[in-house]
Amino acid sequence: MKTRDRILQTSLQLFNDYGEPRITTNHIADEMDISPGNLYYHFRNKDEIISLLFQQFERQMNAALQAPERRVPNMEDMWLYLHLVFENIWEYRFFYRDLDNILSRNKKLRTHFRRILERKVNTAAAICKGLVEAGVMHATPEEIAALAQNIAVIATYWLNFQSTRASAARSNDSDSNNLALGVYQVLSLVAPFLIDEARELLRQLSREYLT
Amino acid sequence: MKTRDRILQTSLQLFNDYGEPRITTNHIADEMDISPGNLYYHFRNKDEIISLLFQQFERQMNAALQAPERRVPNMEDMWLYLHLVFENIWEYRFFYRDLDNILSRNKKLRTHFRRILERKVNTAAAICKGLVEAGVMHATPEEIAALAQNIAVIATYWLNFQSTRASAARSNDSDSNNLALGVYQVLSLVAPFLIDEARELLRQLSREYLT
DNA sequence: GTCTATATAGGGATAGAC
DNA sequence: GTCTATCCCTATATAGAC
Repeated sequence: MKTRDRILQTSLQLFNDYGEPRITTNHIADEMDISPGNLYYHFRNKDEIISLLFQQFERQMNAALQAPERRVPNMEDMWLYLHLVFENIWEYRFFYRDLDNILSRNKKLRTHFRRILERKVNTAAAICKGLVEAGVMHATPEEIAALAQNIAVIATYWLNFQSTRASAARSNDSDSNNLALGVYQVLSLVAPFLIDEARELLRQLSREYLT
Repeated sequence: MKTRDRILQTSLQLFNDYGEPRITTNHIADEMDISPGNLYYHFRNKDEIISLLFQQFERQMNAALQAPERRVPNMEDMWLYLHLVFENIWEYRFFYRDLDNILSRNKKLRTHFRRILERKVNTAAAICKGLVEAGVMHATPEEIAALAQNIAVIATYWLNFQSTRASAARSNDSDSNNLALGVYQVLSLVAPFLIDEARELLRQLSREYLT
């Protein structure tokens, strides 16, 4: 594996584990057993590392958000789809942990991240509209507008909320369950607008996927 | 006004405007036209300033969260009550902007903030339960559990979400409206579980308070 | 590509005079 | 209570040898 890629990989792991602000370029070099000078041969500065990681994240997130835009999804589609979104956030969670801080240092990142948020809201609204038209959901346009925003907020901050709320140290065990919990929380936003059969389906899914 | 209080006041303002990580003790002293040494006469370190500000915040927030625990509130009670919570968060928003970062440096703060989150969830659940018993709301215990958590997430992160999402610089104008918007978003979580009259009341309130 | 050595800058914090 | 001067430390980043 090329040094450049190892730097990215190591940075991502350290950022996720300890938070981006606390991890210096020296820490990254130390962890890899290379010299700080070597790191700066591969990257102009720390910001370039972060930007590269963001590009990876953005690519994956766009792919994830694209999937359901074609057809009206059923409940299980939505569950799996949301899980993909949460997995993505989890993989690059350092970003969400210090969102304001990181975005305030890089205008391009700010713009791109904003675009992702917009897309989240719009995708959520589009899906809801599709469900209404398919007769699976009952909601006014105003209700859908508010709902779509709430979906985006929960999908964006759920993992933050959980890690702040959790008292124990971040155990690997609770992680995967937290993702499923996030999916459940988002779908429980939608549930009250659904017809009975769809609601029953959701109940089954949560029994199946939630440990 | 005593220097000590001016330090707290100035710190709060600078933290809110630029983010706590970017504001050094020197910045604070500069802004006040006092020397860094003087600042350190009044506070052992930056962390002590933050802790004091947190105490102020915690006191106000506890007062705000206490109010509705006595009796079942009507819709307008809830609107005003939520607005108080949002005002509080807004006043100490620097805290929410770099939550993980700040809490990771101070164990006591972490504990206390966690307590506030717990209380938010519990208060929300208690209110919902009261509404169900009063016959204004229809929801199962499982629905209430999920709903209470979603309420807490939106109430905690809505302002973050809005400021990240907004493209323009933080204008003073949009602020107060954002608070009302947050209240609306939270109440729109509850709305689908309410009986028709209560829902209609909410619609009226949002027309009244939302510009 | 990688290393060692080092420059530069800034933040946190203290000592001691006034 | 307040100031000036200063120390220590750490982080980013570069220069130049190998």
